[in-house]
Amino acid sequence: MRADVLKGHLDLLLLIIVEDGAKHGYAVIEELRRRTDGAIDLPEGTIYPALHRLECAGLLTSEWHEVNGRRRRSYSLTSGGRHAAREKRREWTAFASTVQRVVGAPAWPTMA
Amino acid sequence: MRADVLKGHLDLLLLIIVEDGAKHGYAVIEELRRRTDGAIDLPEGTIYPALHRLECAGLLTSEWHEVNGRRRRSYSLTSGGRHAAREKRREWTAFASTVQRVVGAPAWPTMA
DNA sequence: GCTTGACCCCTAGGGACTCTAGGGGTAGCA
DNA sequence: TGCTACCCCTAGAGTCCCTAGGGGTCAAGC
Repeated sequence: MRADVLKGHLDLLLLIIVEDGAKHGYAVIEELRRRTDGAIDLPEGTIYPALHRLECAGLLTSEWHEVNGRRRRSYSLTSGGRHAAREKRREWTAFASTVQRVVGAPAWPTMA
Repeated sequence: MRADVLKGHLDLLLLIIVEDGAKHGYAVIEELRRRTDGAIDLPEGTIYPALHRLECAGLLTSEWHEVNGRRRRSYSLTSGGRHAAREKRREWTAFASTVQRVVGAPAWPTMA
């Protein structure tokens, strides 16, 4: 899946992933890939700037750690980030059901 | 709903709307507003360039009509457009269920 | 010892898309 | 006459993501 289609929804995804526990950028990519069976496989050049953006916006904080001689920047949610995650989840639900209404597919995708 | 969040999905919406019968730009806006109870209310500056883009891409064709002294550019699907509509519908379904999986909301929003 | 691949961080530049903010016009009604 | 609904359009800006590079460490294989 091309991430173009994610436009405007990447923040939601990142907040959700980090909501489940602090993660560094590379781990976020892996977790996204894992949870979607590879359907969402974002390049680093997408993730890192996005994380920086969310930190600038005050939704994430970061801490540098040293693990096995490798430096990692670990991100976690701020309280504002927690709030934003809830808010964006709501927005997503509204958005998806609205589009679904227009598309008019029979009920919701029975993805078994 | 801000259309920012629509990024990448506007084409789907337009194709779907026109799929139900030829429409001019203004009518597309109204139909989108009607079908979503005002949730999707796009400015003309979004719709017209998008329709032109889809026409350039060969997915729509247009014809000028004169109705009550007002000129209208009426758009309808080409065969490529019909195919694209089906394709984009599929893409949307895949996208939405994938994001839904990450978001992990309880089942699908029971919008009755 | 060297290479390769996994792990880990980053930025610059470009392209695609939508919005804002204007431009134009006709018809009908107060 | 002025306002509103109807109807079309473009330029410029902003946002977001991608491509394509740049760093670096560590472990395993040759």
